Order: sequence, then structure tokens, then C-alpha cells
Amino acid sequence: MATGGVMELSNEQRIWQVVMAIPAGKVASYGQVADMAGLGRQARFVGRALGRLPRGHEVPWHRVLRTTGQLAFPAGSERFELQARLLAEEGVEVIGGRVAMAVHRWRP
DNA sequence: CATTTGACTATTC
DNA sequence: TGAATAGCCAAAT
Repeated sequence: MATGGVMELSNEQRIWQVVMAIPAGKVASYGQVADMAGLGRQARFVGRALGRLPRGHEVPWHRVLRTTGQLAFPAGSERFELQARLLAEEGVEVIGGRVAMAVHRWRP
């Protein structure tokens, strides 16, 4: 309606859209997602946005990791192992808590 | 409205 | 190769 405005997507929602565009078997860095979402250097905000994902979401958050290829969680934590497992199921090898970005990095 | 926070990154040593 | 530091900036408190 004439609310004057359309539902302007929040930056969070824009981030989720970008993450959902990452194909299975590929990964992207937080900085890369931030840039693609038009946020510039808000790499940290990407992590926060993923942490605020609503229940029932279908965002492949596990395909987002640090630019070094290392998972963003403390090694051994529950989330860490979950992410590593989800990646492995997609064919992304996680060794020592890290992924070979040169191999699996998503290049749109 | 000022301060803290954070699933980061580039740089330096 | 890896550890420490500074810079980053919107959202949460």
C-alpha cells in the first residue's frame, strides 16, 4: 500500500540472499559475501547476520568461512564440527579445520 | 544517544 | 608458518 515504501530489504536479508546463491560444493569468505551484498567491508556483519538467522531458514551458512579457509568457530566446538560435516557432505574437504580456498572458493 | 560487540581482514613481526 | 595488532563499521545494549 501507500506505505511509501516498499519493503526495503535489510542488509541482513541481502546477506542471506547472497549466501543462498552459493552453490553446493563451493565456499565463500565473509568479506566476499559482504562485498557481493553491497556492504563493502562489513565482513563482520555477515557473521552477525548469519548468527541471527531465523528458525526454519534455508541459508547454507556452512559455506561461508574466513578468507584463509579456516572455519570461524573454535576447533572442537559443536558448531565447528557441524559445519565441517556439512561441508564434507558436499564434497568440500576440511583438513585441520581449514578448507583449500584455492580449490573450493566460489567464483561467480 | 554513547559504548560495546563481533561466525572479519590485512598487515606486521 | 603462525601469532599478535590495528582497522573496520553497522547493530545491539
